[in-house]
Amino acid sequence: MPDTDRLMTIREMCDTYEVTPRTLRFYEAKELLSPNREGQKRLFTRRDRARLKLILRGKRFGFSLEEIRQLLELYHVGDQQQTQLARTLAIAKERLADMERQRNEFNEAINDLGEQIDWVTQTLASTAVSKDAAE
Amino acid sequence: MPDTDRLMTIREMCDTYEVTPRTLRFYEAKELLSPNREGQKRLFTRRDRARLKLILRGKRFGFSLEEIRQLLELYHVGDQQQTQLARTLAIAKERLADMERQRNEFNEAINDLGEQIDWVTQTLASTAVSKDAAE
DNA sequence: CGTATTCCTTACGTTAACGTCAACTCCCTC
DNA sequence: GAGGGAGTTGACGTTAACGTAAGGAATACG
Repeated sequence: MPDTDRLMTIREMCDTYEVTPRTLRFYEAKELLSPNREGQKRLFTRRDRARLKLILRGKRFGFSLEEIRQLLELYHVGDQQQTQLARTLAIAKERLADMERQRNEFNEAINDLGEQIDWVTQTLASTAVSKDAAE
Repeated sequence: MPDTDRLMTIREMCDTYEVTPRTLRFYEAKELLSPNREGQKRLFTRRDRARLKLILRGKRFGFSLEEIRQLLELYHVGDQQQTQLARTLAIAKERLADMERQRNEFNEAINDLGEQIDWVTQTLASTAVSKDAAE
């Protein structure tokens, strides 16, 4: 059995991905994850791990869990109906366009901030000099 | 008096920037804005407008209002002390590094999503064909 | 003068995304 | 068989960023 097919306990998951048990149970409640059960214990599959990675990445970009849930459907195609799939696809395309727009704004902001930092650095340097001169 | 120096009422602000009065009062309470008063009414200055724009942009990038408040200090240099200014500058540089890291991840995510969309589009097209053929 | 509009303050309500705590159930081991 | 961990299910608490509603002041209009 390849290592990637290992089932992980909640603790292993937490240590691996730096999340709390509460978080994983919360994601399950929100139907973002669906671990197996052994008795009442959760066992997380390869699929859960892949999804969790995407969830965490999505969060870093400021997506809500609900939005992420929609994106996850893209990675879970197989049993879906055509129309539903097409809808999901449309959503993903919109999201992609959003992200591209956001990236552009982001680049602007990075440039702005960089310039501002340069400016302040200059100011700081020159006032330090004039202060020296005054003493 | 140049138009940029006009004082704006709360409603003008709301219409211009598509925010609610509550939001503007909230930002004032958090010391992100500091409009003048005429009696008890707020009058927003050019400076408030500039700051509001930055606040809104910061929000689009997922910054918290507290983080934004720190960045705003960069745009309000003049009466500050050197040490305080230097600290602010350090914060801004970290923030810039964060943003650059985030941009890289972001680009990856955009590529991933794009590929995924292509893939699904393909799948959708070919299953549609085979479905046609089966009928 | 009445009332309509715009604004104000105060204060409680709401949503997302968990944190925290109590009370249980297994399973292991000493 | 008493205790110790790891895991479970409620259920209430928390923070950020406002929404919303109640009640009052100031100005404008007919």
